[in-house]
Amino acid sequence: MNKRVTIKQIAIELNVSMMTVSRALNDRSNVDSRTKQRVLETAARLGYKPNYVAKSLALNKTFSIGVVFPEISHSFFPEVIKGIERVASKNEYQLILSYTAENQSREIQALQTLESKRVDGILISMAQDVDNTDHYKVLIDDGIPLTFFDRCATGLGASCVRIDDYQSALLVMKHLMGLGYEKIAHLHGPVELELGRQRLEGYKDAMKSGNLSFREEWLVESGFSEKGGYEAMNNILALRKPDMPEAVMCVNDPVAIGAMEAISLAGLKVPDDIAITGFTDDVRAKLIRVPLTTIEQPTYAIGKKAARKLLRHIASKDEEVEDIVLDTRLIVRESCGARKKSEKLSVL
Amino acid sequence: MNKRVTIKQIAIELNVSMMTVSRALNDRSNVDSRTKQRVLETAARLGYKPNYVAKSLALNKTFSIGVVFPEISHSFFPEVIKGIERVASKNEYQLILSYTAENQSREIQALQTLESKRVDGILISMAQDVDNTDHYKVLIDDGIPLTFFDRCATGLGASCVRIDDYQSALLVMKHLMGLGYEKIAHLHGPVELELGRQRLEGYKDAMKSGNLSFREEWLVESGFSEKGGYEAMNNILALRKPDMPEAVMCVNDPVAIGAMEAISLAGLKVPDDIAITGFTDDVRAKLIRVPLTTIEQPTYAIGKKAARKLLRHIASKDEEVEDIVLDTRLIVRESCGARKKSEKLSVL
DNA sequence: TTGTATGCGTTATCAT
DNA sequence: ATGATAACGCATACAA
Repeated sequence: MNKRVTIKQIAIELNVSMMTVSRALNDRSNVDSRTKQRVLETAARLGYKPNYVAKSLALNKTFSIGVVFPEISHSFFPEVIKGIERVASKNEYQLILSYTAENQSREIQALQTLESKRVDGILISMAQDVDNTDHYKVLIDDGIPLTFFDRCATGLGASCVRIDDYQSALLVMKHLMGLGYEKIAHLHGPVELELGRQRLEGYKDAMKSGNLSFREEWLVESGFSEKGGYEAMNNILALRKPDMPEAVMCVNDPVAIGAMEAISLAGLKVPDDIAITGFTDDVRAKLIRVPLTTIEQPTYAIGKKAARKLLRHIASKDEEVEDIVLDTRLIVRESCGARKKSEKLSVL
Repeated sequence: MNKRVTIKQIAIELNVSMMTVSRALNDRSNVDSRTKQRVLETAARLGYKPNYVAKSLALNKTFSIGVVFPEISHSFFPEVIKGIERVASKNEYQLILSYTAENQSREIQALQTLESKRVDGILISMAQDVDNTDHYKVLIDDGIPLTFFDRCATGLGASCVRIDDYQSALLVMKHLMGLGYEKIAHLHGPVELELGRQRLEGYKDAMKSGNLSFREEWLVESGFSEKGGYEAMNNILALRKPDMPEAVMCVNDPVAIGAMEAISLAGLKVPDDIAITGFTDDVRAKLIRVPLTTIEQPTYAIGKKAARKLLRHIASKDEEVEDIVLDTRLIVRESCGARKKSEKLSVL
């Protein structure tokens, strides 16, 4: 390994000052075009590679943004990250990824590290068990642009890109109620998260507005995983006949899939015995034996919008704080006894 | 935003030198335990956050590793990255992600940027259309530890973590031949990639060793996507009756899924009219209407092993270059007319 | 145990 | 158009 080529060496080689080399390399206007040429040639010949670490220190800017997310599920977050990456790379930003595994202490750790690495901004989707927001406040106080996506903390003065969880939940509930279901249960997400609360509120309000009688036993926390859905559903299935719901609205698709598994193992059928709905439109939703009625989210767009918003915050401290809400769509499949029988791709 | 706290300010505050502060902060032995205490307290009180950019410049080490990958498919790469992340974060390394979209020029760009950011090492899975390896050589010449995963370049003196594509292909072919199939086609990946070549060789050698007659028309390049598989399969389906294969070995699951779609649209049935095999065990493989016989790869383990190997290369320039080959397993489902009817999860 | 001088590679600022 | 100097924040090497 040869010792790394620096600006200094190019300067010596050409008998000019480091500043001239720096200017030429950065394509500044105040350099003689011939000297610029010579610098560029020499740099190429010597195999010069700019040192962004030094540059970052001098400029107090790293061209990195941190992305903090709780889960690498089968489809949602990778797709969001793809959107983020698209926007970031177009603007010559790099992504530093931090996975929190739904764990608050890992999230705190990740944010500290990102701050120390002096990222120019951070995109974050909250971990499931976050129970206070001090670690976000620290960043905001330190002037680090912070933008939430999907799972947002409110009241901190940070922008947020998300869907309308409340309205989407209403959408699901109206669909179920429209099909005549009255006894509807809800496997809900952690109420620590706004997202969990909103979907829960949508459920409750829909029940109320439909004048449907409601029981506490129909509300079970499931988390966001298949396992959580499976276990929560077993609680529901343990109810005795008149208490048994006819339909279950699940907080997301993995939970719905876990719930369907529990139902199946109990010897019951979806949708004949119990109808099920999801949320997210996981890749698997249309493929499982009884395709899942669910809410489709503009995943890729969430990533792109969040990244764009963050970049604007980075570019200007005066960028307006915004709560960006993207549209969702109800996808009716067969898990509620809908009539629709096939999707576009016949094999799937 | 308050101005950032530095070591210098702590030093002034306590009337000691910067070095004393630095030593205390880094938990060196040669500091009086009381002064260390005072430093730590003051640092906490002032809200000191170490500046890793400056630290990196001084130490010539960034504690970052670059991860370059071609695709964010539904399951494979996210899962590998999860494994990488696990090992990296345990060792206090951060991940800088670069997505190449199967594109060589983006790959070259990504590697240059990572080198300029002075990552301590790079993990890479080659883009599909890479036709020369000069950009890897540059990195290696510059002494940047480089470890390939899944899609490796050979003969460069870089370590590689992968599966045995040749043997796995043989496994698939033996299965097909064992079921009595003789006219077997292969939708193959790009031959620029070792992975594509190996699976192709496995196919050819199996045909040869089984004394099966072989036709050029049974070899169609499909790339790695559903769309590629769909189009390639249509080429096969255009063949006239005696030339039509009875089975098709696909280079991966997305291609197999695309191929099944083409078959279905042609009014034919899998496996009755044509048997299909995949490779990778995509999340969808067990869920589609005719579950797919495929090769299961130890995805998460690939990520972990690759990360560990890279970390060792970073720790010691003398770390042995290794070709690490992980085991695979044939998963028999129904796409070849196997007898097995169900999987563990009944609902799926 | 603590301090001083110097360097890491780059750019801003102020000269010339 | 070009150059000299200082600064970014931290750590190494050596001295006291």
